[in-house]
Amino acid sequence: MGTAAAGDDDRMALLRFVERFALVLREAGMAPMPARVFAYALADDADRYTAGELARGLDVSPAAISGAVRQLVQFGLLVREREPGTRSDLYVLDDRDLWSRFMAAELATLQRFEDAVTGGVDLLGLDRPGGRRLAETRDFMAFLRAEIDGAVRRWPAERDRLAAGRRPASTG
Amino acid sequence: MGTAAAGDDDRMALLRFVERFALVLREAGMAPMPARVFAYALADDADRYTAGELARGLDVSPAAISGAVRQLVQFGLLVREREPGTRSDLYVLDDRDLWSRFMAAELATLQRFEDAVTGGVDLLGLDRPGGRRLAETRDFMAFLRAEIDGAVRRWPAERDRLAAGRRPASTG
DNA sequence: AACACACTTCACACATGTGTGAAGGATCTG
DNA sequence: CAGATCCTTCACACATGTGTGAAGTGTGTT
Repeated sequence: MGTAAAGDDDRMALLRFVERFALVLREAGMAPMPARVFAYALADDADRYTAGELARGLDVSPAAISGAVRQLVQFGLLVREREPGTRSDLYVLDDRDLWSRFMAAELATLQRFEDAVTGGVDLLGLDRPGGRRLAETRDFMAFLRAEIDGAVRRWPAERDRLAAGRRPASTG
Repeated sequence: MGTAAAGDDDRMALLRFVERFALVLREAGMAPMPARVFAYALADDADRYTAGELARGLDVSPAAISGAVRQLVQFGLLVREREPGTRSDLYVLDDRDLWSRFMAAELATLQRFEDAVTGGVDLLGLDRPGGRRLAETRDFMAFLRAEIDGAVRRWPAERDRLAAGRRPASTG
């Protein structure tokens, strides 16, 4: 019986973490249910889930899962797969370059930011204080976007470097 | 009369831009009214505003301004000042290193992100797939945070370089 | 061909958050 | 000291968005 109780504790601890993680994702603009599903898929051990597994794992209604996975698939964080001879879609979180793809979406947001500000610069011109402030804002956004883009491109190499540093014996 | 009509057109165009800009800021997590006030203070020509000027300029109630400026002051995007012998606070958008300060707050969010994920790594350990995914996530967040931090530090110099490039005659 | 199952869609109850209008407090003016 | 003005606070009406339960659709099973 001790084993079962420990398993329940583990699961509760996992769900608490999922809520904590999801809260941060929500602050970053993600909707509540997609945030939960994503956090759960990332933290639990499986690498592919049916909609039903997600619903039971998070203890929410299948209807809530439906909308959440659609948004996550559209966002590119989850991929829908279909095993022949089964009637359930499988949702897989392909962790290969997951965060690079995530950041690509963030960079698009930054681009929209930049576009909006550029419209303001065109409207006001550089002769007025407001226009000059907006121009500096636009320049900063462009600079930041280029820097983040570069960092995201460098990440795969950096990740491999970190992994090599942590497994110094596996060089051959 | 043509002048007055053109002024109205300009003001309407400005307010349209403010709404567009505010929408992007809201997508980035800012509340609607603070987003509008900030966008307006940035884009309009004055560099300091009373609460009443903001209310009239945006055509919203003074009550709405009150909450918005408090949040912006707390956030560090607006500074409250008091001219002696007047009964109105002045809100000034000190544009000196405005975006560096803005990004400092964003970096704090990223730090919370990292902390939440680190908690998950401690919970799950590196022997389970979920734990390993979370560990890579944590490493990415740390990497990205360091990169953005570096970029923000480089920005003042980059800004001056851009300004110098646009005014090549004003070298001495 | 009928059934069973898994997921999706839809309408609704619910919670959350937002801006307005009215009342209250503080500060300068006469 | 009375009056006026400006801002703030509070309660409310409103809109927005969220997750559940029930009905509907498609697919594999018997």
